[in-house]
Amino acid sequence: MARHIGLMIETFKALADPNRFQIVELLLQGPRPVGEMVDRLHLQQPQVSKHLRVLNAAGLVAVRVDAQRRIYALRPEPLKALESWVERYRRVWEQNFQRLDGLLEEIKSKEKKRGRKNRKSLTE
Amino acid sequence: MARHIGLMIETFKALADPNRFQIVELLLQGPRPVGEMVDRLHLQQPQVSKHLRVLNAAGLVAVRVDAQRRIYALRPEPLKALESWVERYRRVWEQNFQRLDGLLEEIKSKEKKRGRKNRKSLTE
DNA sequence: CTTATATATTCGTTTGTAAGAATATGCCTT
DNA sequence: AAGGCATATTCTTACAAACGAATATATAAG
Repeated sequence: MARHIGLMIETFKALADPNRFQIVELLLQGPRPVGEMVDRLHLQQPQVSKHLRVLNAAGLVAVRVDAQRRIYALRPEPLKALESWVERYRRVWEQNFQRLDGLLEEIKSKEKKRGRKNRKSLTE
Repeated sequence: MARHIGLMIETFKALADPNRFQIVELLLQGPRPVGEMVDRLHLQQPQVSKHLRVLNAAGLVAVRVDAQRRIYALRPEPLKALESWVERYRRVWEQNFQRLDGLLEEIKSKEKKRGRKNRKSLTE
């Protein structure tokens, strides 16, 4: 389970940068060579290459060589994983599982179990 | 549309840190006071508070005050937004929209269409 | 009113990461 | 072979972010 987490973190880190996010959004429209990303986004070529390296390391893009050019395309796996992960959180809003009101009692009983002092009732 | 991006970035940044990710995963099991997170995760209290501040700023958690304690719970909105965002990428793997093979011709024709020499047009 | 408890905040230090400039690599053309 | 084009890499510098230690705040308990 810990490796799975590591991959999620890497995906989040890759997407947490505005420029990389832009690149991914652009690639959603289809595969692109580097030069075209340089033209469309307001970035310089070395930065685009460096960001692409990060995205590639995170498994978010794939490259295909065409002579001097490299065509980059999105890879589905990390996005699928991201979707699966967020799916687990559906119940946060589908059940009212996270309601703060009325859940304090449960917490208090747990706390007693951990050998703390008692506390007065908190219905406000 | 640009604000939307900013919020996504903030969400990604918040989740890109391993400790914050752990906190969110823990909160998936239900609301928790800070002290319990300190106990469960291998973190010190100030760091947990600081991470919670970031998560709160990103809208990922809500607080409820109970005497000296603060009960934190997940908020669904950013997760919903994340789900919506990744939904747009379904076609990346449902259609074979991103197939690298056989797409080079399209790209080549595009490039010919725009005989380009200069590659420096930034903010003026 | 004094002390204990729970959490937040500040400060200084360190680590990580992004940008810019310059340069290197690789392939194509002539 | 030479020159040009597309992309990658290196180096330095700047800045953001995380941590640990210490301290502050607020509430409760005695």
